Amino acid sequence: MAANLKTNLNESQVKAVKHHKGPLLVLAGAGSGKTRIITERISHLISEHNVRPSNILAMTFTNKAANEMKQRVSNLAHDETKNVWIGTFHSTCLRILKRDINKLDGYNKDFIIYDDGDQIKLIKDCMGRLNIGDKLVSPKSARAQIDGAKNKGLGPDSPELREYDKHVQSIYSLYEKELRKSNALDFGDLLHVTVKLFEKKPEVLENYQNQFHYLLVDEYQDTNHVQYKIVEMLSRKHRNIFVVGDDNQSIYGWRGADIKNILNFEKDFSDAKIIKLEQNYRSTKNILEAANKLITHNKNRHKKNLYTENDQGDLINYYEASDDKNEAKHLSSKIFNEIKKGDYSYKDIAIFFRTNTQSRLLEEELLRKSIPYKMVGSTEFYKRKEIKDILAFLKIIVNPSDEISLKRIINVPPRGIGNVTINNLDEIAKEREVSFYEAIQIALKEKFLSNSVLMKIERLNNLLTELIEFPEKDDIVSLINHVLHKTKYLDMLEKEEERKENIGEILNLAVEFQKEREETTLNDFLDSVTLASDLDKYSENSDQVTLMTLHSAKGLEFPIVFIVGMEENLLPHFNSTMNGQVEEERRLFYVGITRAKEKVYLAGAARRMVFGKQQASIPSRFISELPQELIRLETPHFEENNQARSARKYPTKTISKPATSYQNTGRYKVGQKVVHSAFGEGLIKRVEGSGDDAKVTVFFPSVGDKKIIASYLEN
DNA sequence: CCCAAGGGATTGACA
DNA sequence: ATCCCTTGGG
Ligand SMILES: Nc1ncnc2c1ncn2[C@@H]1O[C@H](COP(=O)(O)OP(=O)(O)OP(=O)(O)O)[C@@H](O)[C@H]1O
Repeated sequence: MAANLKTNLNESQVKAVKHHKGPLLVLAGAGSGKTRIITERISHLISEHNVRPSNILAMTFTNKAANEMKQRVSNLAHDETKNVWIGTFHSTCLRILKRDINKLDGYNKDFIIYDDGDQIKLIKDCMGRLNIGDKLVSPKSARAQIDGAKNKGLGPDSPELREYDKHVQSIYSLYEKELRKSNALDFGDLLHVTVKLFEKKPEVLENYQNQFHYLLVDEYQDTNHVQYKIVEMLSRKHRNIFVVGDDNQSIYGWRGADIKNILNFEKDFSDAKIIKLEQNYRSTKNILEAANKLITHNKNRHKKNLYTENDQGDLINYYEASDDKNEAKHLSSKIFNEIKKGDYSYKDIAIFFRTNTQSRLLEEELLRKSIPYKMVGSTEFYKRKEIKDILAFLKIIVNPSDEISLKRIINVPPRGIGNVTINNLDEIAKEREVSFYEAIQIALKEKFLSNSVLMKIERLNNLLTELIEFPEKDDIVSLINHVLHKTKYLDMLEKEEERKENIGEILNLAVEFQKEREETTLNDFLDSVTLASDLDKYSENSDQVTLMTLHSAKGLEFPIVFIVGMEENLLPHFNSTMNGQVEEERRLFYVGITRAKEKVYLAGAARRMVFGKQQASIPSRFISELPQELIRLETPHFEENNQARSARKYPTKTISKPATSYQNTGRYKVGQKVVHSAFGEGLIKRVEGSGDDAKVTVFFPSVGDKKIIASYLEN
């Protein structure tokens, strides 16, 4: 079977698949078969070179792509493929750490993973303790800088850190200490600590070097420094490092991805071979031509040929709706038409958007029209309060030192413990240098605090003990039921049916999780939940429309692709229009278009709800960068009450300035460039009032956001 | 010392 | 529209 498929590969593809030893880079455009080569090569190594599956490690970025790769490999090759290590960088590192982190001082393999929400909470805690107000450093910015440091392999004590803001330095220090105390790792740690482990314990590294004779990395253009480091270290011994990528599809700059990794591959791995692929097998001529034209607008780019022998295909459809609701309506009616014609089913259709919030309206519309859909790659579900609460209880059961989780549920359901008590307990913890959980025990034993407070704490402590001592913790379903029962959580929800359904959903997930594996541990369940690695698996083969962000769309393909929100300040996103990040936005759009095999529908809205307010918007500059003769512009049949639309044209190249009319408040508009004598050039984010007295919030690259009286601005 | 209500800020993407 | 934090009443 595998041989059969291989005959379909073109010459260069065969060369790549048959490549046996030494470093190799496949640098090629969208849809040229890079991912296919990875899977074929894995199968080839196993069947032709008798490589043991467990000697192969393949890594990608998103869960969806990793699951897809697993699927494709197991379709190609024999039963053993289960033992090939295929996963995201994060899940691979997690697996390594679960095995070996104990060898590193100060770490323990029962650690739990903090997601971004937990991270922010902890950072706020630390800032409170350090008396750093959130006007000095915003918690989000602190997090971004800490993540950035970890991505570069810098710990809180690294000398390079002196470059950082001194507040951020001290936050990082304390944050790190608190993570250790809670026996928790954040996402960045999964990678960063793995490198640390490899550096400090060469014997561990050697172990894995011996295991992984062959390394394959998909989407290599999006590796950041730590990820590069991991790849480089693991491949040092056998040097069989096989990476594929496309610099035009680099979309993770904000996560520290460094395009130089792929461009310097030849330098980093001496005697590396490079193979280029130029034929696209995925898309129609029109789609490919549109994408090719679009990407020429990026200055920073390596020229690539990409052609296809596929049919000419349809034009690119573009629809300008009067507002976001009508955009959604348009989309559902197009979906309806495509299905009605009978050539496609729901699973052939995908809808992409730039920001997660856009999905809500789309979902409502699809629900209304009874179009089956699934959200992919969204962690929204796990961010819900009721879910986080239940998970917090579970995390405490695994790991009572988990301070963030404990503080989360300390008064859930309400038991009369508030901030003051929490602060008092914090004090005890600090003085005795113990965990927050132990501070509770101490307070009880030594009768600190007032009697009424002690009684409440005691009740909490008894509850926790009952949970922790539950005999069958690894039977996750019973454990969750036990938690629900003991905490009376559902009573608290009363009539909140949606929340109750969500609790039912987490129980379902636990059931599925257990059904799928012979042995389960609570901790594995929690990890899988935090990494969201299982989230999309269960609905994989059902006939549903797929909804996802442009970022999660990378590496996938669909016969029909919808991209919505084609507006300035949304795509390209507002925050990107400052510092040369527009090219990354363009690549993001490029990724979106090139997912399509046969049809592309683009849509945008003239008005859209932002922050609960209607805002006007103009079409994305990217629309005007497509070959206009390939666009079929569709306008609304029946016009609603919209003055905005009639006056609008989509921009041509002569209107190349960034969008200005986002929100109209006299002289100053959101999105407008302004100059301040002290802070330099900036971009207006918000306007309150009008005229020279208006207060405007301006983002300056030099100092961040500032609120300023408008008359102090020159424009 | 807790809690509900109200005001202000906020929403970029992934693991 | 929603989250989060502050505030004043209980
Ligand atoms: N030689 C070939 N003949 C026919 N179809 C092919 C050939 N090679 C690849 N394909 C098909 O082309 C499509 C794109 O392949 P694949 O997903 O591997 O591309 P890719 O280079 O990884 O794309 P991207 O970088 O855009 O994610 C797939 O449907 C694949 O099966």
